[in-house]
Amino acid sequence: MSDIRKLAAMPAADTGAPAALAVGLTAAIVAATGEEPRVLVVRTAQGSDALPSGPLEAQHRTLEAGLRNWVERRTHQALGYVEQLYTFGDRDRRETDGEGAQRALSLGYLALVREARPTGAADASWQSWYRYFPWEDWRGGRPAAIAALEPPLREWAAQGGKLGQERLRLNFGLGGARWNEERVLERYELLYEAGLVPERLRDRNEGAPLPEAARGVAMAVDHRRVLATAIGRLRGKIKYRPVVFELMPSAFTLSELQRMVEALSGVRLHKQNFRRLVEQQGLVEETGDTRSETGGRPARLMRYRREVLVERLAPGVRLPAMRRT
Amino acid sequence: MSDIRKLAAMPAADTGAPAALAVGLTAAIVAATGEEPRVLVVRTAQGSDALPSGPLEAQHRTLEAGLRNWVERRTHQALGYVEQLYTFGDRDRRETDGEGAQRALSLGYLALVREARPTGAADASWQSWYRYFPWEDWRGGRPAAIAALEPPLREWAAQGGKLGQERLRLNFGLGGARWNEERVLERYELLYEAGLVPERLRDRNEGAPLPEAARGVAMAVDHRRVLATAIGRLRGKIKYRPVVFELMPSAFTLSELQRMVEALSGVRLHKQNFRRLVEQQGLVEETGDTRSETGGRPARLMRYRREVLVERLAPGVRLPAMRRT
DNA sequence: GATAAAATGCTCAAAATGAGCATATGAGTT
DNA sequence: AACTCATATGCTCATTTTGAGCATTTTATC
Repeated sequence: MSDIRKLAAMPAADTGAPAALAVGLTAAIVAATGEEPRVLVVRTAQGSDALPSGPLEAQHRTLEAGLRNWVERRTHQALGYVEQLYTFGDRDRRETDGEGAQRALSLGYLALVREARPTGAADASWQSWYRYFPWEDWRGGRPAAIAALEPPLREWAAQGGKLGQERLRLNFGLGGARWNEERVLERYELLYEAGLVPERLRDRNEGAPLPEAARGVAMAVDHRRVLATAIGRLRGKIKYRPVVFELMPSAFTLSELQRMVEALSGVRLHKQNFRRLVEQQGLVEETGDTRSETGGRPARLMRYRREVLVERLAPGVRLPAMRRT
Repeated sequence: MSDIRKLAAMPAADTGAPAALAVGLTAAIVAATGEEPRVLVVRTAQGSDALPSGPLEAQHRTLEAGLRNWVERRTHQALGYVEQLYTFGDRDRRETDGEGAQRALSLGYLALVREARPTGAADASWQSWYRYFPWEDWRGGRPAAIAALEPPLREWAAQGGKLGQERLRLNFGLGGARWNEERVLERYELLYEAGLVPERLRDRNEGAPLPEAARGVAMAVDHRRVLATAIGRLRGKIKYRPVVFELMPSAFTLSELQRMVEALSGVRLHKQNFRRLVEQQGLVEETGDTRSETGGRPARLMRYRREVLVERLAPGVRLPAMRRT
């Protein structure tokens, strides 16, 4: 019987009875206040930070509807934008290394809310996402975390030969390579492989050698991986879909918009070019008002032109080059 | 208790016992021979076309490893590239509209194989993906399927007001809007909403009004949706990751490479500009040989420069503008 | 009224892009 | 051997898009 024939013959070919698994949702709920992108974080019983997560409920027509309902029912936050990130199902996502560990699937979601309301609870809070990824914030120049991580990373890479070194160089912008703000997940995975994040050490019962300021705050299970995926996805998405506006108030100045984009992408942008792009793309229009509490010449207030969403299938805020100086 | 507190308090906050669901894999296994991108298709017991799919097995360390193993065990095809597409879990994916339908999750995967071996089986075969999406092939100019679909689409859009009409215009490149080859899924979803694909009619027990040449061949359950996702993802990916080479033989001419890209993206490209991009990006190098069976001046044979993968984190084949004429 | 701090306006060179003309080199034909 | 086809390959050119930075305007503050 041909190989392909076997394929055709397996139960696979029809839609009958797949395996039953434990399936959960994990949501990276993002807001931004002031200069910081924030993510909603809860405390686990074990005292570690975690993303809100829970079982998948069966009563909704679509997964996204289920996610929306699930979050909104509990937070009364209106989710502006929801996107499925990835389905994580690796065996090693268990907290303990127990052998008979049942495989659990986790559907990761990214959700954007316009304002980060005070939580009023000790066990749920909005945290800057750079708390978990200190090496991702280049707005103030090269982060100290990178400097701290560089030596152990290089040591690790040396064992990986030329390939490992190139991988390090390119992902972390070392040795002249330029920083690519979207490779958040790749960097986290590399750090994990290099044994430099607490999750890995935890998973192998080793001690943590690096200060938290360098390695970032750990999260339960694989939640930091989910968050890394969310950040990377969002950083990519703002360039070709107008999702930033889901995080902005209804009226804003161009500088505020720029600071939001900078906060999300973690890099500084060339101001005049940023404005040129945003304006010439017709993403925004003047409200007619100005805001004078800016410490300088008053800024025009803008609003998002909702029409563009359908008008041009939603182009995003293209980023001008990162400011070099 | 604050809303957020509730969120924190729910079982969700830890990783305990999520709901058990039926979970399956569905794979779009793509190869390309000659001028056609092909997908491996099996026949269901009911006689309809389907993608290979089966239950998720628990013994692998990662989902991707499981998928690779699963496919390779059955087809003995080496999967060059594997990518998780999306997790489909909508209620309406059931074939019959039965009420108590249990929710089934389906993890969609895209896999690329270098050659489409003859199947030798009547119930498994490599089919051009344009069989299922005749409106996606613009290589020979505007497809006849678009012309056939346009009147009923316009009729449908008229009921949706200005928004619906814009959506139609932009997704299908009507009225001067330019064709965007990546929006495969959006177009399929729109056709589904408009009731123009058999799946929708089947789901609502209605008859099919359009000829197959226009509406495309239907697939079981939501497999055409999975395939649409795969095509769209691949069409986007080849622009920024060198995945095309996973489908090419080890040595090829630039024209062959171009024809492959055109087959996948479904549009014709400007030849000289295509070469300029590929060459100046250093994606390929000459093998030194030439091939003279081209019917004209012999072409240099090229090979993919494997180094670029790590060297530059794998840029893709940027597409020059679609050929206008 | 000077000064500082932004916001806004404008210029310019370099790079990337979209099109198309011109030439080269084989196979098959006359 | 000259000629014709059919591609492959080389090169040019106008236009757009970027990346950078200088200059001017408009408030609040000293």
